[in-house]
Amino acid sequence: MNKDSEFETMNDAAYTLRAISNGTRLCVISLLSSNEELNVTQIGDRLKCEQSLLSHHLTDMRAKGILNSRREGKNCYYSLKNKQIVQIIDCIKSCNCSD
Amino acid sequence: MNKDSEFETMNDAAYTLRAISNGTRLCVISLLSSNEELNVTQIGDRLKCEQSLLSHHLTDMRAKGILNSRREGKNCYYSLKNKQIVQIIDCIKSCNCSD
DNA sequence: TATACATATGAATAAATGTTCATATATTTG
DNA sequence: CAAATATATGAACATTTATTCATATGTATA
Repeated sequence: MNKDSEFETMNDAAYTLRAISNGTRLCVISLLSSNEELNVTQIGDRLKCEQSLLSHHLTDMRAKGILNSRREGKNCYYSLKNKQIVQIIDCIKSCNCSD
Repeated sequence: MNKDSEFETMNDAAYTLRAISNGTRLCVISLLSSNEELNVTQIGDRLKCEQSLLSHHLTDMRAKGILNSRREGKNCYYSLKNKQIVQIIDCIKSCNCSD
């Protein structure tokens, strides 16, 4: 791999990282790692996150390939597209970088 | 752990993630994972990154606990504070979230 | 001590991200 | 079909992050 494609690889990785580098978003991922799927109201209740704000987060994470969504009647259920993503959280916690 | 401290934990993790969620910064981490330490000029040469911009990135990553630095004469050598951080890159790549 | 080299800093600006609010859309039910 | 519930959207604004440029600081050496 030459330097430019290395940079592109890292840029892609950074793009995905930015899509999850937010406290609320990490909480969503954590919730969805222990619940196969949850609807927006369920997530909002557990995270005490305002409806519109949460919807923006979910929509964006979906657009960026982090989440799947499925509508069932009035509700929209979100799930992790790739469960491995939750490892990032453990990884960054074990790094303890800001201590 | 209650919900608020869970959120704080995730917020801390997000803070560290934001500090590395940039193509150039991930390249720096990658470089420093295969080189115990490198000075600013060495990093700049390899990443084709402008001096001042790179210095800002390095200074900020240092301030946020990602990097160590050590001055030796005219040069300033940077190294990873915690080598585990490089695992984040493999992790996010293997998630392949944006595919 | 003057010059060159390596790195850092600060201010200005640009670009991306987060938040709020009002309102729209989709679905169910009376 | 009207009302209620769940979710999404868009615009406006605020905040954060990235970038550039000029210049400052620290160190070595002629």
